[in-house]
Amino acid sequence: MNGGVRVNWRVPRYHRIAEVLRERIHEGELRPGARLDNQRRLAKSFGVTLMTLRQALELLEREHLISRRHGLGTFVAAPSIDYDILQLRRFAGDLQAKGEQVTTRLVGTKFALADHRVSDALGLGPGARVLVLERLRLVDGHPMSLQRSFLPAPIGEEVVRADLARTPLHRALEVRLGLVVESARETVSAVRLERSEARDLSCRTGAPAFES
Amino acid sequence: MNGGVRVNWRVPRYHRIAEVLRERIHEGELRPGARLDNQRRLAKSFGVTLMTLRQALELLEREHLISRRHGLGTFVAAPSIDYDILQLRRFAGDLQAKGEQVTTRLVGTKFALADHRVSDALGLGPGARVLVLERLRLVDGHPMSLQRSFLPAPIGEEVVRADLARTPLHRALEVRLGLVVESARETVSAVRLERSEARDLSCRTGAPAFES
DNA sequence: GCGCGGTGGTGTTCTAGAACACCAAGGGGT
DNA sequence: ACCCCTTGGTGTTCTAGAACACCACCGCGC
Repeated sequence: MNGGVRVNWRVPRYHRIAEVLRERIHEGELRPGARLDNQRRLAKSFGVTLMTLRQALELLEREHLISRRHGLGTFVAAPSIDYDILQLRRFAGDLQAKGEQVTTRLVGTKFALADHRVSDALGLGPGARVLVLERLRLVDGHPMSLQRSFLPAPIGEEVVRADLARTPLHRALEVRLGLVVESARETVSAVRLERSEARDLSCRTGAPAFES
Repeated sequence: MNGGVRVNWRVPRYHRIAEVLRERIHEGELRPGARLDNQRRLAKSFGVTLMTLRQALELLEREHLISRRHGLGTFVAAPSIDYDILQLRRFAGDLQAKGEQVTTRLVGTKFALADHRVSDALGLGPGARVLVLERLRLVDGHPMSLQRSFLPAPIGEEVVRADLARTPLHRALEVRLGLVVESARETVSAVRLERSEARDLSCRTGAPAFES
């Protein structure tokens, strides 16, 4: 019975819950770094199931508003400045939801020397080699923005290799069984996985990456 | 009863299901535009619940591999070239799931004149004005890539305006300040600011000490 | 003092349904 | 001929738990 009260007011319940939490965060009632209440308790306080509450939290996490940590709790995310810019993604997501086709096209990759601004930002020495990725963002087939990403050369090579291994119509089976995985582990883990054991990456390894 | 079969093979069930479907798509068994089987039937064929299957589909949808349409079905997404590049997102997601902090920091925004490569890609006339966004991608506090986005000026203005309008009140000042400072080109201020904030909160905000 | 293992609290995965919402298409009524 | 509106198929939201995995911390034994 789904809760005697038919609350079905056009918007899914978990959306509304997310909205309330968003509100609390924006209002300052929940400050950055603060830990939210227990998931179970929250669920009860909203009068929903754990699953439903979790869906709400998922929304918020996708917006980078909160961060859930297994065994620790759910925290209000850092107030980082880029926060507003991340909204851009949400914007894109909204478009997509509206039926607009948001696509990305890779228009070029090359290795080049980093200019000082790039090498500064990445903490590299002057004149370091970087991989430059250029991607074109299209909305409904209409170019919207051009994105240029700079990755340190060692990492860039790793990325390229991983991509090339996957691009041919070859069997992804090998990939899955770990050939690529192994090679990725040694080079990359040095950079990034100092703390967490690399052995746990058995399913998919991470080439170091970014999202966008 | 959690399924008489030992479920716990290190990787969540829905991850493995997603992997299988990914495989099928990559292999060409499921071609772009094709409709997947019924969710309920798929669930049954994998021997899981609808909810579990849906979690798998959710992963795939977030990777833009499939597209679900209410009342219609689930379809394999377009075959675009950037496909392999989008894989990067998947890696990023996994990293994040593994506890690595993937963060983004806005290090600069300014209006500038497009060079010919940019204006070509965006289909603008020569010397058009564009908004340049610079974002730094960090994995576990470690700079991983620098991303530079170019948006046509009219769109850029809209984005900036929307962001300012949406920014929480008590942050608005700092952000705006950051943007202004940006146009005078200084990335360090932004960095310092977040660092001090992090210390203020005495919590790990994903912005560890950082030279720049 | 130092480490190791238990313990309690927290997020995560999963089950087995039930009810709802959305869409295309076909059948009747006008 | 045209339009409504019912029907069947599909994705979506939600329930009420149970079992699991992860982490910090505390106390016991050495």
